[in-house]
Amino acid sequence: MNLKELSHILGLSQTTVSRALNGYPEVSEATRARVVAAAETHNYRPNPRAQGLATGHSRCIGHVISSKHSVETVNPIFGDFMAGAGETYARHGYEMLLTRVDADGEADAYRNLKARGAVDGVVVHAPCMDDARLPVLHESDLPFVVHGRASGTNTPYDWLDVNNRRAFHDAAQYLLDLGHSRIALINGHEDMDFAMRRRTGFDDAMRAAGIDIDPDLMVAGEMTEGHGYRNAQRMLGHHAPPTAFLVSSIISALGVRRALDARGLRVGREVSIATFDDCISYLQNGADTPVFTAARSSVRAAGACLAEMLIDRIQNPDAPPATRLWEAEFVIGASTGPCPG
Amino acid sequence: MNLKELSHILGLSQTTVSRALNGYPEVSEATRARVVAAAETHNYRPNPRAQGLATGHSRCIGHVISSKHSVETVNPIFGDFMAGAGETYARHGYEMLLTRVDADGEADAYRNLKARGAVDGVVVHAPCMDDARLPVLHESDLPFVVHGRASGTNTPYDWLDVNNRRAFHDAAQYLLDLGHSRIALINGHEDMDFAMRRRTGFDDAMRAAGIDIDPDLMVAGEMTEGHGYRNAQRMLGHHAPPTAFLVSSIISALGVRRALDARGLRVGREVSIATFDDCISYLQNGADTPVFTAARSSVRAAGACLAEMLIDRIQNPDAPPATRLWEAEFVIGASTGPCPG
DNA sequence: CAATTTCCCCAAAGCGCTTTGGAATGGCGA
DNA sequence: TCGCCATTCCAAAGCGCTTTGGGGAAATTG
Repeated sequence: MNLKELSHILGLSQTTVSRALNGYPEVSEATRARVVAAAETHNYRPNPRAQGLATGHSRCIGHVISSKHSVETVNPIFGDFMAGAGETYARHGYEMLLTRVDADGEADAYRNLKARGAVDGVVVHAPCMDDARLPVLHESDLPFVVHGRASGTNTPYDWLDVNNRRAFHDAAQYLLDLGHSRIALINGHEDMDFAMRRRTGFDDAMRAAGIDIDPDLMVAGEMTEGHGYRNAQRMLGHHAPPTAFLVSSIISALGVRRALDARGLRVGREVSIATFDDCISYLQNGADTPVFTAARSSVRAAGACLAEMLIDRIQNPDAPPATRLWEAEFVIGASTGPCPG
Repeated sequence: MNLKELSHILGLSQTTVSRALNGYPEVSEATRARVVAAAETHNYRPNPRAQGLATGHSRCIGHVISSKHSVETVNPIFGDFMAGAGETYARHGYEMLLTRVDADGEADAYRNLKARGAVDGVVVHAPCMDDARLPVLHESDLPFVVHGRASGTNTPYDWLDVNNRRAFHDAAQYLLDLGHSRIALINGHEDMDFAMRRRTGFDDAMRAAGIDIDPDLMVAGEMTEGHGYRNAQRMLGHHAPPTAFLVSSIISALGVRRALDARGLRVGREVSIATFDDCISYLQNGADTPVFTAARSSVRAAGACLAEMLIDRIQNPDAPPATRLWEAEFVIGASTGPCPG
């Protein structure tokens, strides 16, 4: 069923039917009702490609997911982010278009999306320092928002970020206040902007406390469970093992806990763990009594908010740049305790 | 840059340029080379909507993700499945269109997708018994493949499934052979087809061993970490607690392990855990020495294979239905041991 | 009653591509 | 020199929608 057929059935012109359906005032309420009813009974849906061709919009948002650090590993926060964003999109009548690209294809992918007019806007994930994607997006004037920030880019843009520096500063400070001084940092890849900021927060707190940072107790990598486990194992075998871990992801924190278990060390007693918690839905960190002491911020909420920001930007391309800096909530759980000895 | 402009620059007709770009034989190799070069330098990309309008294809695959059991929780296997499928799509020049819908909107969403011609095919996730989506898809003749199977549907269709019944039968048998008889089952929602099959496999093994199944030791629900934890906690408080757990997801198994830790029970000693492992990338179950004894099957590989199947189906709508039944690999890890006492 | 205004509605021109049904061009043999 | 194929290209008709630029009829005004 298409517009032509439907308007023929109704004995109206395509113009009138189209206008009736799209809420234009030039059509009487009586005919509008008639048209809407007919569209319903004949199960008519405008063809989005034709619609897009005519209007120049696609009502689609692009997300390009790359396998930058690893083709194997998918980002655990991906699902929750998309769930949050997807809801907002749906509410505004947008859909999402996913494109998978290899390591270096991201900038190209955006160029493509733009050249083909496949999407009305894109969201940029996991920015790194001097991110190559932002210049591409800027010059292509494809509307975009960034999840995180990219240090080193001076043209303003829309972003939403968690105050990662402060979150890790405060978490480290909390551990310091408990008397820990051998604190290990298990971070994400430090070419990612957020990881770099967390590192800075950690460094600042340690330096302010007058503690030398032991490079053996710092590691950056893919935030998997195995990454947490292997590095915690290694560090615990150190001649002066850490008494506390600060971890960049609850997934890796699970690995750290497993390493402690394997060595018979009790979490929150012999060794403490604090972590960043993205509030991944299937890994709830205990709403009432948190398992892990954590700085938490919902990635799902971030997805929803960024989607909203992007839609605003699309509707209003000349508005001043919007930025949000969210503070993580610090919750104290059972995984931390005073430094023993 | 569009076809018209490009062909004007080249001094050729749109027909010729289009044909040159699409590899039709009616154009000389000399002009083809010229056209391709010009397209490259002018960064020309055909507009997919116009292309779609003209051809009737969208080169898009639809995935509709619903919040059936919970608006809050996203399926942890989602990311890896999409990564696998996405790669295959990309290789074949397809993109993916995600649509989020509420609980009961799925069938409608498919109808929409079809009526609007937004996608060339869809993949159906998490089928349940007598799934309402399959009839809708059948009558709409939108190409589709199913991840899993839907008991109660008799019209044939393309599917890929793991032999869940056997996987859980064998896992239960393994625990029985270790001497366990108080075996708890922590399952996914049992209106989902796969969960029902796992349940059947478990039941069969237990019955064959002549063991009565204690309803107190069986639970079905959202496969979160918390679900595993809470139910394990409850069961361990039972007057005759289980000595082994069979769990439907490694995520929930993590929760079970936490419950054991909390009670000072050693995993694989006092209490055993066996689980299904979807090979989620960031939760590797130890490639060399598995942490959990598990029946494992890569959801990412499933995504890739289903994508391939769907593309085949789109290209060849009248081919006989294709079905794949994968056997899970059973790996023995450190989480199981002989029944104590 | 004629002249406006208001209300509804329509024909037709695109949007950027593919594809059908020719039509030129040039090379070849006769 | 002419006619006949291949070869190579083109004009134009869609695909299904939106939107411009009217236009006719009923309602309102002087």
